[in-house]
Amino acid sequence: MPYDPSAFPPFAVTVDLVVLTVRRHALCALAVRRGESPFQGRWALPGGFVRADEDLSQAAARELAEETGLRAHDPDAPAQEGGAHLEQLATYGDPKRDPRMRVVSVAHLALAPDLPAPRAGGDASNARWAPVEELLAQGGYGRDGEPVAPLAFDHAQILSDGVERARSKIEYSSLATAFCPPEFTVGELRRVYEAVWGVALDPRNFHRKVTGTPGFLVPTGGTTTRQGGRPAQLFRAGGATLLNPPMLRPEV
Amino acid sequence: MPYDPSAFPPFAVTVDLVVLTVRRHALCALAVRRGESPFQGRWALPGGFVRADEDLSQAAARELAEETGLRAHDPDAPAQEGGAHLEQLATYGDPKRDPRMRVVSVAHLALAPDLPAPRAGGDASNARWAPVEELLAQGGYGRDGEPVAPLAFDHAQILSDGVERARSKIEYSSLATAFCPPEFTVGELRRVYEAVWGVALDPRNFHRKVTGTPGFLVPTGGTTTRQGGRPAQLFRAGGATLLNPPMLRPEV
DNA sequence: GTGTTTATCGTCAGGCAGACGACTATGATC
DNA sequence: GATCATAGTCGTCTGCCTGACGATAAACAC
Repeated sequence: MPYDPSAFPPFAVTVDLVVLTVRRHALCALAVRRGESPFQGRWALPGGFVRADEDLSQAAARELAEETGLRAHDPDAPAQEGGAHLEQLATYGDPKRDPRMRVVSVAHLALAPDLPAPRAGGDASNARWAPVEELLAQGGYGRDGEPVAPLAFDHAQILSDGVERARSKIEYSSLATAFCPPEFTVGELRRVYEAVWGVALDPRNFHRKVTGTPGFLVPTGGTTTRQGGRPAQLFRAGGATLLNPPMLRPEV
Repeated sequence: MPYDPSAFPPFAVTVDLVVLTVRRHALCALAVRRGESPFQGRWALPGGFVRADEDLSQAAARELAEETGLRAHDPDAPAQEGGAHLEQLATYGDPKRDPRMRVVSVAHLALAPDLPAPRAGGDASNARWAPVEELLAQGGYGRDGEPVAPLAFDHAQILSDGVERARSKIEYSSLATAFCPPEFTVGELRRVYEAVWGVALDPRNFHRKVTGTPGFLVPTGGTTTRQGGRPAQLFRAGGATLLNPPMLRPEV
């Protein structure tokens, strides 16, 4: 049977990005304000159409660079300097998810260190880092008491899935280092875990665990007091990507 | 800016299925023979176009039913009788993955108990359960000594990703029961783990682990000797979906 | 009955995590 | 400069879980 273009319906394919970072002890996601209908004026995840000659991961990396200036790493490589971890998250294709047409969105998850203010096409008022708790508080109220409109399209679901992926993945991988600057202390890494999981961890047990896991952390020799208190050793991410045994998330 | 249909390139969207089962102590996948170009005569994963009014999970469930007669379960529900576990795996969209046109494939992973011979459009010679090891032996030789052509398209990659997902997911979830009939013994469940992981497990420690995990197994009261030896208790899958602590995969 | 197979219960030692005490080295404050 | 607050780092102890493996139980084949 020869190829028949009428045998399949045409779809638009987009990539949407869940870009997570840790700011001020809170897990935050990048949100952009929609300038056009539908959902005009509402907050949404950054994203865009996949181009005709582009792979999905290329499209995601391009969108990430356009929105944040970050370069993406290979998903299987350990976190390194000056870039973000980027991996495919899941694909969303409900026929009604976009009222204009049939759109299938391949969502990606990016993890980045704390960044300067975002730029969305150069217009800062149309992009921001917002605590995920706030973005997911459907119909609730933000930190400033203003009512918060839910995210556009099915982006609340996508963000929720991305956050859950990040929460579970830092358990058994060294991915939490993707939230840290190139050199970081054990305490800074612990605050990442605490922010992502929303729990408090025992500093002593955490220190024993991460320094005792071979290949997780490599001391650089330097120290810093940027967190106050006694000077802390600086580390880089080691070559290990999988933590065995995993970091245990406290119950409840 | 109004909606402009020319602003995005059209894609074909398909679902491809990695359907896994355990037969004769080996992890097997469903393969179908391609009847048309490209890759005519080669083995491939079952799949097809997503219809215009269909969600991705619906399309995957429809393809699964067409190929195997199985009904799909909700991915978050524990395994139950008469159906298969079905979940989204990943999406593959390399511009060159299909030489005819731009196709984005949303791969799904299905886990099923051992089934009767498959039916591919009623033609049994065009569908079979094959050990994944054999399907992934690129350019190697199958069990019968015949040379084996690699799977069509990027289906070897998709199958490989699906197998890895299954291998890791039975560690921390009760998903291994999806490979079992509605009632099964601890030994049968252990043989599932052994087939999927390709290792031997200690029957005594395995028994202690699975019977000691609350909500994993529920005794039905019956016994069976279908495996020979001393009669074994029969169990159903319990309500628990996550195993904590996980089942540990032996090193190396 | 004897041997084989599979299921099931027990024991023991080692490893790891949670709880928490103790000490150290900075900056901030009086 | 003494004191305090803040973080970081090292230890100890206890309990749980796992891996290794001995022992017993209940079926079937001969």
